[in-house]
Amino acid sequence: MRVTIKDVAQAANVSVSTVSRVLSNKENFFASKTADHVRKVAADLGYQRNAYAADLASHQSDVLAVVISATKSNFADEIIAGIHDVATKHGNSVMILYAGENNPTLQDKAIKTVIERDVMGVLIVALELGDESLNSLKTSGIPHIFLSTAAKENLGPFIASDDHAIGYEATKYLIEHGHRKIGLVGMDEQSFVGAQRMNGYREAMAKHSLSIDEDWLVPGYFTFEDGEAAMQHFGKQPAVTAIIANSDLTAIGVIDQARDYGLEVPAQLSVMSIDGTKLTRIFRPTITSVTQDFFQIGRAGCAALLTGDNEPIQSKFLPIKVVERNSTRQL
Amino acid sequence: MRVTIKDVAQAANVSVSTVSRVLSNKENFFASKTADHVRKVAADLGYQRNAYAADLASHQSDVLAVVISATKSNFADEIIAGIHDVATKHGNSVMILYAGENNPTLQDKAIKTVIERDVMGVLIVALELGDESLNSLKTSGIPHIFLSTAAKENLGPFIASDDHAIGYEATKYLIEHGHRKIGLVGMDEQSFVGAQRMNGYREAMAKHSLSIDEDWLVPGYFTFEDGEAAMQHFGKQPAVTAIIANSDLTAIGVIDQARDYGLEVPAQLSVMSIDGTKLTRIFRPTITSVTQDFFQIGRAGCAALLTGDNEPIQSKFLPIKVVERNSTRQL
DNA sequence: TTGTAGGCGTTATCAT
DNA sequence: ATGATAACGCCTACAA
Repeated sequence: MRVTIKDVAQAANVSVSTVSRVLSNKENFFASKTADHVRKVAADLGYQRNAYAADLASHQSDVLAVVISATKSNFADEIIAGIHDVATKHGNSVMILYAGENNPTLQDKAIKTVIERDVMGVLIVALELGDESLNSLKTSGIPHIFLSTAAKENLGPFIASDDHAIGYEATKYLIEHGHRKIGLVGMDEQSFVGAQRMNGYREAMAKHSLSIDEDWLVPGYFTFEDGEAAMQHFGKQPAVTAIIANSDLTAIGVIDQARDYGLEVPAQLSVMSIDGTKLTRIFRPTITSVTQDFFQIGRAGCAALLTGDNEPIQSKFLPIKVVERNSTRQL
Repeated sequence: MRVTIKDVAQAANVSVSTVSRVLSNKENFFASKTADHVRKVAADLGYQRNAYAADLASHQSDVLAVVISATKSNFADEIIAGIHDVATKHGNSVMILYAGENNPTLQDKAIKTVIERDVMGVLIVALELGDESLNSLKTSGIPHIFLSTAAKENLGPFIASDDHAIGYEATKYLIEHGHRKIGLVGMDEQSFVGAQRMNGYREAMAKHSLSIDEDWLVPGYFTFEDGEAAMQHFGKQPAVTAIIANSDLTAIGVIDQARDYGLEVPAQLSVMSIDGTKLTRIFRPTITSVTQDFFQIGRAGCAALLTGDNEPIQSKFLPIKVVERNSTRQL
């Protein structure tokens, strides 16, 4: 049996309340002398507090939960780093739960776990929650925020990049560099993110009076393989002069496949990615990207949850920027 | 206030015990008719169980904790995937805690959290725990296992690859392909992993009667930057014909820097990596590697913790293999 | 400044 | 098959 607050109290010849107060540092509610004594006894006995019991009694936990898709898009790390950055400063614990991807069962399980443990807040990262999960989360009353998934009105507060702007800026950049036939790879009209990016693309093209051949749009997801497959779709003599890929990994898939076709990037084909994670810098050619500030998204999301005030959390977009590297060229 | 088991009992006109039994599926201890009724009432009321209270009362949690270094080596994902694979099959929840890297404060905090929550088991991934953390973990009596960090005898049970063998096999592969002057990049004699790999290297060299110039050994860590820096150390006319890098990322750093020097890989320099994650397949040239089976390490580690028997966990090495790709060549 | 006692939501033990 | 009731370990009025 583990040593409890009671054991400590006994050994220190004080009451449990005193021990409790000392150990949870309720300043000004005990004499520093007794405090020292109690702390020593506790240490000697190897006392470890039971967080469950404490949370149960006090109705407040100090853990933030991050629910994240298992997707192999690599930006999650940066978001998590941002979350930790502010969480540790506030003395909060962070626990991460994987929810698979587009796997309602796993999502439900993760959300359920989170609710059952009555965490103080939930950060949902890069995940479009199913209705059921979303509902239980809402009715639970636990503060939560979506990160990197701006979404339909009623979803809840989010911090993300503006996916419409992402699609628009990428397209605009390429147009300004002389491209007229621009492919879009990996976007998925079904997902909110994908649809928004496509809209941005369409808007930029229209604004410059460029028409779109629907054959330039190759749907998919965020993976390397989606990039490869899309490039295979375009073939050895692509109808486009530039391609926007839905993630860094997807861009790499495109480039690798292009190279296998004997096409040089960017000499014969410009490729641009969305995300701008470290991959874009270590891969050769380095990859021009629409860069999102994932670290700040993590920080901001965590901060939003941690500001004590009970005001509803404000959704917001964080700035994006186009970073020019070596995978695109002026036509 | 959340709806509790008590509310359900009242609404359903039964006792709390009955509700508890039904809701936790203690088969054969209730009539299926009442069960249906209770379940319906619970659902109607939007009841959510409080895991803390349950764990507190029953003295058993169903959560496994993964304590992981924040290191940007990318194999962690695969280990975590493996862990989840078996955890979900057993119906266990998994929570992940980051512990920074070589950051005793964060480590302590993570371990403390884990102990306070009295999880059913702890998986420590790619982390060499400080003495203090290690001790509290040990005295807590919580089952734990080290993954991907085989270590000094008394550390505790582990599942990992044999780092000595890794160093040995990589070196042997290169020697058999005609290399005599082989560089070692990113190993750190202070860390157990690094030391083991270096020993393997030394043994393979000795076995083939090859002498080592200590200048070929460039210490470091697992990062991309370590690879770049090491290659800068070797310069434009490297004294070695092949380099073994401590991680895939480090290998990429080496290759990128070599390319910046105008050196072609593998024509003028062979580069081999340790890990064999997906990076080795998407990068060009694809990278020859000593491949570890991280997914299986995760699976095996989780399984070891979950087998109910109280026998001490057996440490073991999982097989590694050399996978030939395009970053090395026969001399 | 310290102690007493009740309660947090659940499970477990013992009756019935 | 079901119901009381006592834990579980801690926190927090309230009293002293």
